[in-house]
Amino acid sequence: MPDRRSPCPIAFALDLFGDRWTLLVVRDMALKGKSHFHEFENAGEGIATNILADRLKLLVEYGVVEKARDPEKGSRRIYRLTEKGLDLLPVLLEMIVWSGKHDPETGVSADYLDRATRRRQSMLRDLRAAARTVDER
Amino acid sequence: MPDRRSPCPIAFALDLFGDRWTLLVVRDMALKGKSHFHEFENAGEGIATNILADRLKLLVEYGVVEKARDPEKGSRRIYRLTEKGLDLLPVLLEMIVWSGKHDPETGVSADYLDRATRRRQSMLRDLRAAARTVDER
DNA sequence: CTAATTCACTTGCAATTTGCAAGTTAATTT
DNA sequence: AAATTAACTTGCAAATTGCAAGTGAATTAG
Repeated sequence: MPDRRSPCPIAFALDLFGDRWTLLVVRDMALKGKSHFHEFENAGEGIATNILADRLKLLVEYGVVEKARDPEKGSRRIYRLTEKGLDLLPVLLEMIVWSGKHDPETGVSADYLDRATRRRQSMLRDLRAAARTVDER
Repeated sequence: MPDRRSPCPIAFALDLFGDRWTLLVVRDMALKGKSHFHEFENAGEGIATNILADRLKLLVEYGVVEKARDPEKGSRRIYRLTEKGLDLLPVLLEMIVWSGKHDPETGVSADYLDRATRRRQSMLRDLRAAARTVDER
């Protein structure tokens, strides 16, 4: 881990995910049921493989993600969020709410936004449960 | 504004504040009552002045911050959050909660964390009200 | 059992961004 | 008029990013 800049919790968070890519990988795991390298690679934003490999390594070092051999296919690795990683769901959700409100072209339905603000706790519970069950979404 | 990478709301948010400094400046305005260049400069993390100037300019371009001449001292400028900027408070709060829970050395009291999770709405209301009143904190 | 393929990376290098230190400029105070 | 304050700007070295191509371990195909 790089050295921390200050005792500030926001600075601590940014030391991990204060860049353009890290949270997109977390998003793919937390919200899109993705778990393999090539899935993150083809997520849509076009991350370079060297950057992706680097971010996955950092996420593992920080204890946000764990890496394992895929039991169904040994040439594959599986990446999944730890509890610490799942705890980032509220951060992701608030980012979605913010963009949903302020970005005219963002892909968030009014329904989703409504639920995220008015029934936040239940939504977070559901998202967490869904994220634990890695499947197609 | 740089071109957006995808219609994803998280990617949109990261296009603005996906770096190590932007949210620290927002933090200073939203949570610490700061409004002048030199205050951000001396915030503790040691941001370089060229980076600070650049981020302030971007924040203004994005409509998150507005810049004005300081009526009390014309050589100063005042930076303050717009409504769009104040709407980042929930994101900041969730980052604080995450670090407070997972960073053993973070400077967040158990009391603060407790309030942030159990009485979130009221805390956000208070933070917003406080952030509108720019004063010493 | 050998050859092709899949998948997860690594490497080399150019381009962009960051960070440091030293200006510069405009407004105020002395 | 000269010194000071405050907000930047500039030049350059160092670090990070991004692109394209390559490597190596495991799996499947023939």
